[in-house]
Amino acid sequence: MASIRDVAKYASVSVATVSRVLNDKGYVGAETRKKVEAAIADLNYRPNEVARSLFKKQSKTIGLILPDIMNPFFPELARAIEDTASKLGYTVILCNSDEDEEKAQRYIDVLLQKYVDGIIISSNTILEKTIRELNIPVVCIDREISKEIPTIVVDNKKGARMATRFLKEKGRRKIAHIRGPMDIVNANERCEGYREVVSGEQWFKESYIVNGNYRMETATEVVLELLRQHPEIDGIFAANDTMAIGAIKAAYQHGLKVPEEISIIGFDGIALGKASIPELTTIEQPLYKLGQTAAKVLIKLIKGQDIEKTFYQFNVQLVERDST
Amino acid sequence: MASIRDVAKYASVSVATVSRVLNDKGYVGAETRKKVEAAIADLNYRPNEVARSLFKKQSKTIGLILPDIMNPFFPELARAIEDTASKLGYTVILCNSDEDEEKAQRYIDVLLQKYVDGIIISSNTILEKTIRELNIPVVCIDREISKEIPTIVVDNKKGARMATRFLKEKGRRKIAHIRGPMDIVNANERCEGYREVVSGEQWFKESYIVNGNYRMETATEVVLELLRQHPEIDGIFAANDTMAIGAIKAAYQHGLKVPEEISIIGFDGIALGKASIPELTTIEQPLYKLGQTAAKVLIKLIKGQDIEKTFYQFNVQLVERDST
DNA sequence: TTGTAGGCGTTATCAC
DNA sequence: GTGATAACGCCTACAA
Repeated sequence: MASIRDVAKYASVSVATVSRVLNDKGYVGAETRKKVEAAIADLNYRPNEVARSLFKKQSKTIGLILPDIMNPFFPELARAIEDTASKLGYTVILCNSDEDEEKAQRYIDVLLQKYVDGIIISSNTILEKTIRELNIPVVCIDREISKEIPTIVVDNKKGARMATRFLKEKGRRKIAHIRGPMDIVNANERCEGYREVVSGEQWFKESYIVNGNYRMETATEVVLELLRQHPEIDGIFAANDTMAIGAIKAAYQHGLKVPEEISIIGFDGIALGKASIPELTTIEQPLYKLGQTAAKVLIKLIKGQDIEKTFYQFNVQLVERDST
Repeated sequence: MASIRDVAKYASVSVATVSRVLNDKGYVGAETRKKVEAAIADLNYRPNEVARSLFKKQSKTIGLILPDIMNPFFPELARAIEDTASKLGYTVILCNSDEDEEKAQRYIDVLLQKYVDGIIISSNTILEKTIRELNIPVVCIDREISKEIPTIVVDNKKGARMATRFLKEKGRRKIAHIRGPMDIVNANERCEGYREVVSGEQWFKESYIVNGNYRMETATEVVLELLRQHPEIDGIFAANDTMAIGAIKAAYQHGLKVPEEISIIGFDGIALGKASIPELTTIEQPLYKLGQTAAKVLIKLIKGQDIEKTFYQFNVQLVERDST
């Protein structure tokens, strides 16, 4: 690959001049500029980003730390982030933390060594302090760590309320909830939203809330047991779509028809919900928008621009399909 | 962040010495080594990868160009690649090409500028010539471009034969095929495999092969039409799982019970197949293994090591679930 | 308007 | 064994 020196020689100017036309900085005579541009074209020269990074101490690269790209919730986020970053001239490094703080920390170290300009992370294990000490912009997506750190999330509680109320409106009278992991903020918020709607009802029992881990298989088991214990249940609000599908399976296995005998609603709006039969009614998050915003906010921060706020909370939307 | 110079000063040695202990190269006295190591620890020094890259002309980074990470086929591949790369000390940059050659080319340019050490790509549009001119190792995954370029794929034709035969063994007598895009090698191979099994049958008609584009919605439409035209059909082999699920939907809409009245089998073995009801019978690819191999082979190539072969073809496996 | 030169943090080649 | 020092390719004072 040709270097700036080659271009300079070819155009019979100094490297400084080439650099100037490259970056559109400082004075360059019209004639000279033309010569240089011709040289660049002739030599098919592309500036070496690594050398640039070394000098500028930034790399036009951002790190994206997700629990696991195989979890169907994350690809759309990742896609939106990559799209947006790419449009703005940034490249994204993908990291899978498996919810493991140590692993996340290792990735962060590597990213720092590579001079990434910023990081987008979805994690509940990482600490605010750790992030602060990074000295580069960080934005959190989907999981909130602290109000101090720019965060992109959705109104989980409201969504949960919408889901639960919707089940009630559909005439369901004994509504259960499969909640997500205790250590994930959004799972708690969704559970809280459910509670707000049902706690006043006299039919409500604590045992209508069962623990899931956001995964399908576990949800199936847990719901099967729930239905055995409480055959009166006629509605389920699952804290995410994956578990909702697990719940549908359980309902079938229990011999219940969905939606005739039991209604099931999920949360997230992932593509999977359209693949199930019946298709899943859900509280849809604007996933692409979330990812896009995360990338935009992060890059603003990188460029030292002001951001309007530090907490971006998007609205969710009820999408009625065939499971309710 | 502390630099090698800071460490040198702190340990009262030269940067050369620090570099030596860092890289375990050249002679370093036991005493000196200890001093340096202490300094490194005290200053919490981590070598700057960018500077290293500049000097070495490699970045310990690989590029991963996929059509679209939102396509449920790719996350598992991406995950395997990232896992493996990470274990071997490499970082991966994610790129979504949308099957667009220009876009892929732009990504390649950027990756080159960033000195990536190699690229893993899944594409049918890119040309062998283009890849050759890159002068860095490239391996193809899932889509074969040329026998000259290291390629990781699966025995598509065999898998297709297995699928079709399986349907026959299940007593199905009128078996249709939804094929994938014409310009994708694996789609043609799968279609070919189907053909090999059915072409001898007297019931076989050309119109039993319909065109899909590997997407669910299109598959549903296409299968609906197919069933209208040919109500005798009692088995469908879809060229991928996503279309198979679309086919299941179509069958339901047409009033057919799966698997009682019609059997449906897919190809790929993606997680989606376990989310559908009934769960999908499929020809499973060892996706993780494929990704892992791609990463391993690429890194071997990067290190200048020999690879055993240039064409890695893995076996597929029939996974019987509830749709057949 | 253009060129010279120093430095970004490392590594590797020499001397010593 | 250890230490200067010249690259790697680029950018930006500062001179000219």
